[in-house]
Amino acid sequence: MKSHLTQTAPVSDPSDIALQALRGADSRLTPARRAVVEALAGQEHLTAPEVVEAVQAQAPDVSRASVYRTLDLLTRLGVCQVATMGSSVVRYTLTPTGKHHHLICTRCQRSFEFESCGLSALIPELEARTGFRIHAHLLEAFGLCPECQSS
Amino acid sequence: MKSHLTQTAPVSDPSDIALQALRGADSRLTPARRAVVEALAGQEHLTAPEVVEAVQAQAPDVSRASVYRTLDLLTRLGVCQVATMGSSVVRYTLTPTGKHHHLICTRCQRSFEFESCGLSALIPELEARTGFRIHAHLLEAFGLCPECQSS
DNA sequence: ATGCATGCAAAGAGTTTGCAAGACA
DNA sequence: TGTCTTGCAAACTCTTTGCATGCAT
Repeated sequence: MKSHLTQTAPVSDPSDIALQALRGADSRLTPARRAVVEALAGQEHLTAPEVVEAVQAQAPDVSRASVYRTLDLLTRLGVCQVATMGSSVVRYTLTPTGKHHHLICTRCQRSFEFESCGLSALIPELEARTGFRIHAHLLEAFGLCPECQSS
Repeated sequence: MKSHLTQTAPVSDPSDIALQALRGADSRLTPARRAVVEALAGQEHLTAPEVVEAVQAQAPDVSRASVYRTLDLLTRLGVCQVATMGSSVVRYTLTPTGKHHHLICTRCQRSFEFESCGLSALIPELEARTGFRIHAHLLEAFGLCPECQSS
């Protein structure tokens, strides 16, 4: 899933961006933080406990507390986004572009991602109307998938 | 904030719709459930513990477990939506229209709601492209509010 | 060298569950 | 009446915290 790119990861690699963000002022790039980023890069939509598990599978010495602290940090830095996909469970995903789009079937619970749907075109208008400067968004659409519509 | 409408609640009242949904097949309208709906109608974006508190302030005999069970039910029925507004905390809101739009300042953390931004026009295109039949959506936009842009 | 970050382990929250009793339709 | 729901309370799981130590810059 991670692709067959060269070893020199492209600048657009989600984890690269996340790692860069962690090098900022008042923030240090540590092994624990690197492990969390790697876990998130390996799989999207992980819950916090799932990240803990994934991290400790690779680096058993990283504590749960550090995972939680890092997830918070990444989210504050804007390189990681939180989404629930309609359930009450929070899931984390690296979002280098700041965009995140889900389509969730409310019957079979399967979820899909899709690329921007023209929403970008609406952002400027929203900025003009509200005075906000928008740099990220999450769109979750709920409905019935083709298969569930049949039955 | 709740507006100056007549006392005869309009059919579009969020809590009316929620109560109707609870009358469906395999579902009963009980005092506990009614209390949860009233709590949600009284205030948007409540966390589960906040709903518990609000419910028990009015109906001390309703158990925490029933609140959790009802929040789950309302969410499954589609009359209540979950949103995190960028944090890792899940919040519940009655959403009779199935639409939910947030604008969150990533600096001061204040959040605002806004009416549909033309997104509805994009839904048909998304349905055509994916085969889904979409009946609800959540859009959360993150950025800097006018005041935080200044400083 | 100097803060920032970590691990530990315990405390604190939040959520779920099984079951007998009760209530809605 | 037959189910669906409830309250209780315990069990669980998830998160947070304080503090001494270690480490990135």
